[in-house]
Amino acid sequence: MAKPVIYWFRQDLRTDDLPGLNAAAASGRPLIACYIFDEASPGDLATGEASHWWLHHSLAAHSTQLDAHGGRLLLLKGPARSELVELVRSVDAEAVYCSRCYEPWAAALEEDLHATLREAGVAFKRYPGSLLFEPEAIRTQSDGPYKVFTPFWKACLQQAAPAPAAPRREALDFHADTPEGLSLEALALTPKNPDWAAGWKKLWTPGAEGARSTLQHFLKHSIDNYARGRDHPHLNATSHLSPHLHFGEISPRQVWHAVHAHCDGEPTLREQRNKFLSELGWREFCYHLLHHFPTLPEASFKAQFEHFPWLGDADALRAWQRGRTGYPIVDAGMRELWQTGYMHNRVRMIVASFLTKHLLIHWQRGEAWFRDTLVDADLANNVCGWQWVAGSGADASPYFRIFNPTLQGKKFDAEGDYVRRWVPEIKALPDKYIHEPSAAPGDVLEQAGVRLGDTYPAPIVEHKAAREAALAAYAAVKQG
DNA sequence: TGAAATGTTGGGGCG
DNA sequence: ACGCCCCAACATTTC
Repeated sequence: MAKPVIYWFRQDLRTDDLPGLNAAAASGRPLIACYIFDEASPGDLATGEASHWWLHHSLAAHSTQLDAHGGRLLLLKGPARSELVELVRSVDAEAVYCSRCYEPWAAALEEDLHATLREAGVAFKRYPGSLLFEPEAIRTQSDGPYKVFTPFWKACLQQAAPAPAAPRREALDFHADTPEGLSLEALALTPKNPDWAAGWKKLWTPGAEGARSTLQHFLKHSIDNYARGRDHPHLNATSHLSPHLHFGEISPRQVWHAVHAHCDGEPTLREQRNKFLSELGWREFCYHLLHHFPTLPEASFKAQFEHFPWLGDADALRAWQRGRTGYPIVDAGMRELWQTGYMHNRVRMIVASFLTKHLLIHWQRGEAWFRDTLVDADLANNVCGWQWVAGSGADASPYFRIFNPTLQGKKFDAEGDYVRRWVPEIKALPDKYIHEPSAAPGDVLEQAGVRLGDTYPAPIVEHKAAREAALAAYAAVKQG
């Protein structure tokens, strides 16, 4: 009987447009499809429970999809290196195929497996599929990595357009003698006692089919006003593709081509299309940066920020995490995150600016919280985004750009719809004060049933003083 | 993919 | 009529 080959699913839980899977199928060998739930290898950079909830349902959907192809998904749990080596031995595999990952720990794991398996005479084959452009393909004229987004994305767009998504393979030949492995339940990815994610299945549909319908919904309803709408959180005009992209349920290449197919030939959609594709570009930029600068999760990209005088106020961090800062737009965002595993992008910038600049808390505390609570928790995007906001990153927001949370609320949530949804205890306040309860006259507060410091927190910091303290801290660092 | 401070201009009230 | 002041409104600079 022919030796099997293993396809090791990682952050690529789909069967369409998957070069590695196509290559494995083309080998002519019977296929064993496996997924290894590995909390050990990422070390301190592991994703949290919200992301695990998504993974559970994505794996369920993926299993179903593989069933439809006549196969099944072997589930394992443990350090990927030892689990994979043991699997190769036990089934006498000829080769292991996978899609490349870009987290520093994952890249190191690939190197290790390549060497370890070669010694055993087993090929370890790694394919692209999760990015539009491989990091090695985008270099500056002096052959270095780009550190500024605009020239980076320009260089990407000058490359040959990403190849059309590979057609779905109709037939996958699965190995008859696949080990039993673990049940999905045995991975214990979903919360119990309490099941805080009980309502999430109404919000999200993990899996390739959900990814496809999310994309179609976005193209049908939101892309025509994306450039402006994306900044107004109550409009929900963003794509909501981030978790689907993170888990590889849809490839950026599939998204790229679907967006072009929808928009090209309609001149009025050109600006919207380019704006959205540039957001895919930011994802590329973050992945490439993390590849070229693997210390990005631990260290500031700009060295002088290593000496920044961060504060460690545990009470302030707690108030931020739980949405009790007294700034409605910040609290609304943090509660949306806690309750749904997601936060609108505009609001992510506002809450991140607030943590790092108003509270002077290290961006890593915020990054860790997002990584634990977001269903789309993605190391590259998360670390890159936090360093960008903090001012310590590549092509970062300048240090003096400090969002005024009240003004941001008034500008992007003018009617207060977003705030009222997530901070219901102040919803009776008139629009004029919905982003600034502390400025409301006593009788207005009373009539709205708001008692500051009781039913809703008074601001934990005063904006003007916090802004000046942040500028002073940054000035001290700047002088080095 | 900011906000605040500072500078400039021009209309209108007023003595 | 004229100069003066005030202060929006807008532009520029600074953080």
